[in-house]
Amino acid sequence: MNVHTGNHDTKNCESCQLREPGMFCDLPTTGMEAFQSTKHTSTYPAGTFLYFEREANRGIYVICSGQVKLSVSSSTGKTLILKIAKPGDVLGLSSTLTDTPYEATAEVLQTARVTYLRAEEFRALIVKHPQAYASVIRQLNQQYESACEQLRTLALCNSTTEKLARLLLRWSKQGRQTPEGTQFTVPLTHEQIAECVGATRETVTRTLGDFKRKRLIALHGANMVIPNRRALETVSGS
Amino acid sequence: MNVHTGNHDTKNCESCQLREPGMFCDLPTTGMEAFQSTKHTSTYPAGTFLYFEREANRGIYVICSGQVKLSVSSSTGKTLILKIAKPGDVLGLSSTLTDTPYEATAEVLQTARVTYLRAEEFRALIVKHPQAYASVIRQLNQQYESACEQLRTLALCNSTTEKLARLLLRWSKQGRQTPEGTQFTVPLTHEQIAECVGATRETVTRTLGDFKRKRLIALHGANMVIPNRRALETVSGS
DNA sequence: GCCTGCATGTGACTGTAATCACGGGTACTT
DNA sequence: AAGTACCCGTGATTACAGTCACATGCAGGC
Repeated sequence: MNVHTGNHDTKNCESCQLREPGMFCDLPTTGMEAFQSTKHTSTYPAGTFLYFEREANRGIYVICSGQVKLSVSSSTGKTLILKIAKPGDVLGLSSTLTDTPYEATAEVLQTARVTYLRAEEFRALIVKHPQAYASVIRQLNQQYESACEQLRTLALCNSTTEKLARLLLRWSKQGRQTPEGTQFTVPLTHEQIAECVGATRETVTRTLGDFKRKRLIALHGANMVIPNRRALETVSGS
Repeated sequence: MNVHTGNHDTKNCESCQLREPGMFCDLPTTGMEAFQSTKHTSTYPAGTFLYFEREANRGIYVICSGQVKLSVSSSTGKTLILKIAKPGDVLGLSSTLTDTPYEATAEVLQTARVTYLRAEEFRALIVKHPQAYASVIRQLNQQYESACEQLRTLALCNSTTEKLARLLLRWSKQGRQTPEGTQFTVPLTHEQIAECVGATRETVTRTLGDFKRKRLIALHGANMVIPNRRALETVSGS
């Protein structure tokens, strides 16, 4: 539970500026210069937190590299993972726009370079450079659609089997095609996968075991291969 | 399953223009005139549909009066109600911005006056009048936060009892205070309430019965009274 | 009146997944 | 090497809610 403030770094963060569909790429030169002069880029090691749920908003965080886990928790300790944020994702956007507390907790999973922009500076920037609105809307839209997809998985699937199959299919979309099938890496423990689909660690272990036995997936460490997407789609119920 | 196209009506729809926090209220006079000249306002009776999930996007719908149910369904017939849209809400915004199929199905619950704006006209309008961006962002934000709240209810609550208590508390926020407690109307059947919290009709009936027996709620027709919010918050687990 | 349709109430049974408990594996520390 | 801390795998038990079935109540239409 250590909050790491990160090492501030005024050097340019190339991947932040150029990543697509990233934030601020719609800015004209003058806007980009303003952005460059106000942002702070830092490196956060795994296990550190960018912010916590319900904490007062400070500003937005743009991920340059690494992975950040976004989750919400109940008072009883139950946790739901909303998203594994990747480079190009903007965190805290919604709460910064409305100046409300952070919706979720952001924990670094893999050492991450993150650009931070203070709330007032961010708001001033987009007011001054309305071209940035397009990026803001794009990001908000992505977040909304992602939330809808998770709602569908959680509420419309009848069994944990279906939910898990759906989740794997969703993840596999960012994977690469190989002769053996779609391949991608799952940087999460069974416990964390369970927190993505609203199940327990044990049922995830059992269900993944089932999938392996039925040759729906193959696992080599954190590397997962789906030999036949169609087969997995069938058990996912669509 | 009858799709009602509505009776087009070029008269002004006062509640559309003035409702807060509504769409287009940030428009300057010239923008408002453009909006007035391109929109179409119609009346849709209960049971008709504005659009269906996965249907190609046509444009946005702004609710002037009445109530519209937004839901998603699975191939197995299971349904999740995302929202009961009220006057001032904008439907189809996200998919119109990205020009993707409608995310949900919009069914009229109570006879509704609805303003429709074609996708191209809407996009042209906001490009020409960037002041409208503020409204768009406000609406998207509301939708995102609403989805997050529903995710929390579905995934973090342990029992249907907790989910239902949470739902009633959420609804009661738009209710009015009376000497007997917080009062509001529930225009949904048990079946539909079940579709809000991912449960079945029978468990909703039983759980509501429990709540009545424990004097956590009182029902007179569609009128619900929560005499003691604190008590209901306790069973909701927060 | 009666009939039909729909919402609600309730009982009995069943099944999926949560819970509890424990053993084995790997990695990193001292 | 011993010790600690996680992960992962798996069995036994339990319970919550889904499913099926049927009774009741209530509104509208004829």
